[in-house]
Amino acid sequence: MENRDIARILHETALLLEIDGAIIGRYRSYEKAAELLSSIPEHVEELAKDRAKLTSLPGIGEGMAGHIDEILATGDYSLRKKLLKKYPATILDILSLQGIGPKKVALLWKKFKAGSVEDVAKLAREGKLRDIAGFGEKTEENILKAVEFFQRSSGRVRLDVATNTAAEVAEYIRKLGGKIESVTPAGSLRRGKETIGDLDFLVIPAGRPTQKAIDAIFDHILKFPPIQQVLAHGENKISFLLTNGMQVDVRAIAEESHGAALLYFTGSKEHNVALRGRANAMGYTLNEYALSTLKGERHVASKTEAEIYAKLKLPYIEPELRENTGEIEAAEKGALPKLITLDDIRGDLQMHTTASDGHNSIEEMAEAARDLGYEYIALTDHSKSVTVANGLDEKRTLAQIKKIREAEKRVGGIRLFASSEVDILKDGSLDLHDDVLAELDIVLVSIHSYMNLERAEMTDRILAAIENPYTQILAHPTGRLILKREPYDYDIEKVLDACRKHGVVVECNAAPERLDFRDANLRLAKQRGVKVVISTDAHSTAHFDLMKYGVQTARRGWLEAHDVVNTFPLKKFLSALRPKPARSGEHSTARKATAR
DNA sequence: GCCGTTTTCGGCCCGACTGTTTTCAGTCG
Repeated sequence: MENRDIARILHETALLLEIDGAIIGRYRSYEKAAELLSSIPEHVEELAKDRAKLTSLPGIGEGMAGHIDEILATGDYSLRKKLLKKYPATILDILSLQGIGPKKVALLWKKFKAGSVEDVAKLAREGKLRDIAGFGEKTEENILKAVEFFQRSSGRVRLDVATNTAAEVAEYIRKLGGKIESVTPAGSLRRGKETIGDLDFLVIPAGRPTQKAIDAIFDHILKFPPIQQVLAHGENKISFLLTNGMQVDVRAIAEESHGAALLYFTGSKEHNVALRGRANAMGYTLNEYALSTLKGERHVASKTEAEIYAKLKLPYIEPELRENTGEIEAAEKGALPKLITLDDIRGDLQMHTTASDGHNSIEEMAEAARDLGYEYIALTDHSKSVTVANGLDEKRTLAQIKKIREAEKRVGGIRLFASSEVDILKDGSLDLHDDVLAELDIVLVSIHSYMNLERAEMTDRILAAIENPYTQILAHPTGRLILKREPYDYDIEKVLDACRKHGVVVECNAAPERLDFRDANLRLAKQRGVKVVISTDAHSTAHFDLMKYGVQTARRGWLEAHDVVNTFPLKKFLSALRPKPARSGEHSTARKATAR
């Protein structure tokens, strides 16, 4: 059983307890246990073999340890099951409606036996909610809007959509010119999460902030044309919905609180809770205005994030690491990674040209890459099985290799690797003959068909592809499409071990609909000693810009420049790849790709 | 249900905003 499965059961128990009217501490203890289990790297199933180890975790006592044992033994938890006899499982969906929390859910259940979003929607439409104590016409209206949103989408958008929207909002806010000191995007966008729920902005008014100045700033922002609905408008916070469905929160904060506010609004919530806990233990309290002493109300630090971390006896923690998944412990030990940056990247190892499904020629891609300052790229058009993408068969691949060699001479100033994104067939064999694979400088492999094989068969298929002596890079390893398609089901740890054994590099595909491997898997790859390559999978020269999303995802996976092979200069990069098999009748060194 | 350089009992992170209320409960991040 995975940690997240146990955490989910405990989390649901906590919500059900809260709906059931349990005292605050009881459900909080379940909530805290769930948060802890989903954040620690150790496998709880292993830890639970030793009761002392389990109860040494903060927030896990004898009682909770017993519950965890029960979940591990039976796959479920009796208290959760008992509560689900009292309430339908769909009651938890109601909590995802904006403006509805456990107390209102409990009330709706008590009064109307409303146990699903549909039940609540019906009551709201019939006007039956407005007369309940604590509700009103406005609440009813808001519930209807929330139901519509719930039914329309999961409420999250991809990182690229959020990044672009945020850029537009920020640009509009900056039109205030001298009236503001700065505007900074925070939240999960700043942490580079693969999907974003809403956008958070921090605005620092220029000079001494008066309510009048803040009001003027908010008045300007609320005139942003794409605003569909204003959700909240207070003294120092506004919140609104854009026509594309994204929610935006803007907070005005005085300059002296910039660091505390940035820390607070960047999150994650879990990281913040952990920091506040640490602050309390050290005799401080932390909020969005400052780190202060618990008693004297004396401000200890507030202007920069680094200052606050320093007072908490921690080095600065990069936003991408702030998920409470061990970064605070690593910071304590001085063991934080020195994260990779976009400037470290020297090449791009997956892209397509007009030969298959790309929009630009070999030359156009090469020139654009050279202009970005790259030292090398690999041209990786699809192989023949991917017919929808006009994949290349053996003959066309050989011709493409020749064209790439000629283009390299013409373009100059950049090394072009003749490569191919070779399809992994259903049985794990590769889509091109060995003698053609032998002609390629780099062999990248990936799956584009039979994505729903059962776990064991899919694992064997990928292992077979890795064991193929020509395979050097495993591209978009899990095949997921964010918000659209689940990853392939296979044993990732087995695959990573095979990659290390055979010197196969795994890809972090930077295309924002993929980001594959994802952050957690990249971290796992690093732990298992597997090298990573970050590639854009560009289908046009414009897509080279997507590299930033791949780097951000790698940073979330705790990767440093030395973990990523396309940060290496040409010669070192080549020696980091799996050596090509010797061709029969030739010396083993003859076909090694060389740094020309 | 957990936990203690304030505590073995009495708290549980904390502040803003809304909508309801007429001083505050509920929700959110």
